[in-house]
Amino acid sequence: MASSSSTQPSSGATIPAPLDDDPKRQEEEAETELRRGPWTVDEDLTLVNYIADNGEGRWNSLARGAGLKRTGKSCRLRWLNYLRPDVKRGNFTADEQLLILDLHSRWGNKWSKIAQHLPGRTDNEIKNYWRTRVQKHAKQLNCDANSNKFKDAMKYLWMPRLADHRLQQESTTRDHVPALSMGYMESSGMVTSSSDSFASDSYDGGFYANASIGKIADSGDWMQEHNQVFWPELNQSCQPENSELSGWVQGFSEGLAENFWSLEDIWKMQ
DNA sequence: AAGCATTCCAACCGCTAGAAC
DNA sequence: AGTTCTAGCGGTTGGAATGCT
Repeated sequence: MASSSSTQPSSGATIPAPLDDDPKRQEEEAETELRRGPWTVDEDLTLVNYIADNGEGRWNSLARGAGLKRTGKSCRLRWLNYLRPDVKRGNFTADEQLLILDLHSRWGNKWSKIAQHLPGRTDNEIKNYWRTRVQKHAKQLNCDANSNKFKDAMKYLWMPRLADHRLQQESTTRDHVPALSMGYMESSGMVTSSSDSFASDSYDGGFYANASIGKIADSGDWMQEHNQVFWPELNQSCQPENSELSGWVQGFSEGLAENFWSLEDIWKMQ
């Protein structure tokens, strides 16, 4: 496609142009002037100021209008992933980590879709988190992050422990604020409330709304409800039915104990 | 202190869908 | 209806920062 090639560095032999006013040559010359790589403070300021005055969108013309020697694509990315005032920076909170695990188990690598439920977080950031943290652990376990084996590990071990740990922390630090921050649920329209939250493709946050209603003080109930809503196939117990998996999960737990996938590692990111 | 390895993340690339012409 | 342009998505990479020996 034309758009994607616009940022390509010129490679191979240069094509001699017979005429100076050859549009193709002019385009190539313009491309060679384009800057790539890290943005400078000046460029950031220019972009921010231009958007403040003119709004965002029409990125190619915006780049030209602002006098930036960048592609529109590059400007868009810089704005969305870094310069936007509502971009949240810093480590993911426990709530966010849980939500990412939850949503990824449901939607897979639909980063932008997942990002829609984490206000202030970008798809790029979530993708990076998944690749650097989650996939790393999958690798340590000698399995693929998208495999059922790994998903089971998340289901039976990581998520329950993460949730439990968070609840314990909350109970010691605060009275009892419902788990997943109501702020983001409200801002994303997630606090709605029916129980069958994941029946459809569009995630309404029902699980979290449920979790936060009254029962949060009891992590056992919370987890049970969590599993019923999220993985109904688990029935009442949070144990794998299949013996092979059971053995593997046992090994996984031992691995946890041996510290090769330490909760502290997960939590120290906060 | 120096060199090497690993981690993390900003930025890039290729591709696609949909809008505009 | 066909072509071009634009925005957006997911995958990948380069290099700075950090940790380790």
